[in-house]
Amino acid sequence: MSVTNNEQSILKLANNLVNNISESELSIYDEITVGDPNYWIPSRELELLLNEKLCGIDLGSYPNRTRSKIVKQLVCKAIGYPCPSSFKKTKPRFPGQNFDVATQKSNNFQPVNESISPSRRYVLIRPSKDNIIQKVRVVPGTMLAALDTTGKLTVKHQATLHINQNTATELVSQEDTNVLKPLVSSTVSIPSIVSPIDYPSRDCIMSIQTIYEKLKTVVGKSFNDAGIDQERNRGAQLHNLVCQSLGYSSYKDDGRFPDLTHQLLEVKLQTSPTIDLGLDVPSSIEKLELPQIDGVNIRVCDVRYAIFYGSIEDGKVTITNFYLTTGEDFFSRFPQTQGNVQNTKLQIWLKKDFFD
DNA sequence: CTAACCCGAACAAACTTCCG
DNA sequence: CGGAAGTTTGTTCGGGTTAG
Repeated sequence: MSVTNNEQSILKLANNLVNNISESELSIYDEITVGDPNYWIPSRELELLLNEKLCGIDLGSYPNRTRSKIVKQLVCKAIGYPCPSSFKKTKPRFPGQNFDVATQKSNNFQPVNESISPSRRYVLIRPSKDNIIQKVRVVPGTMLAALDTTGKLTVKHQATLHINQNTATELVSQEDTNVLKPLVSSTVSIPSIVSPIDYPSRDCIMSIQTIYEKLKTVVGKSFNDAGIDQERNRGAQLHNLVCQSLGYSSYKDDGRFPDLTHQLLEVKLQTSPTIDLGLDVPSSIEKLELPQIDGVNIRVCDVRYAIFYGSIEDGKVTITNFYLTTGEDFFSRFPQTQGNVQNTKLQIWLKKDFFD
């Protein structure tokens, strides 16, 4: 890649701005007027500067949130600001220069709990699969807003898992809900042709006690950690293990709720206390979009939730705890997160050639 | 068949409250 | 008042499904 003369002169100007900033007492939180000749870094200059200083850096293998912090520190350094010990939750994160930073291994850009601000700038950083920074783009909010064609917000709720150190397994609900109870059995065997994502049917639904007995055996088992930023794939491994333990001959997940539709069972892997719940609130009496069973509609609160807690050590996930509850009783054991209660995010698909 | 969509996966940083 | 403990928000990854 050759640097043109034009780019050279922009870079020179940009470096002057960086010098001005580092010689000032300014922090990233101090306001700068847009276009200020001494301190404001225009987008073109910002992009060139960040490409110049960040490309080639190995970000290492960290969880998303840690990597994000590392990148923000790198950005501070690159443009002459001191690194704060923590990055305040301001909007945007870099108020002085009016920009946000996102590192995107994938093309799915997801601002949480806020919409795209047209005048704000967005610094998007593309690392390679092995975490080497390849490219930095600085774009105005208007450009990202144009890519948001649907405005669809994804919703999630959360709860907290308090671990009781003394008990490895807990059956939170002694019985299924009144609606489900008549439909379950303690003597179910799964025909090899059925898939975990088939609709549930009469005589095929295990009682919550049966599920508890079968899934207890998962505690103590371990499997390979798919990678620090591979939560989805890691969860899938547990899901697979659960299917096996319940007697399914195949593993299948279509991303719908509940995971194991055929048993009205939702499975979660936790290695930290925050439980993410997606759109559905477990205690909700909303009907699931499933065929009725004996004329009965299954509701969200009838679904059974299997929560597994695991620890990660040298590349292996080991399951240490297991909890099983109905949706109805869920919040009695796992308190719902207060505050926003509901978090939303936009999901904006960057064009394939966005970073080219 | 491909691109777009969006659903869901789960963890750690940041913030708040509690306790000495 | 400072650190610990608890709570809440933010970060971003990947897969299945659907629209074109």
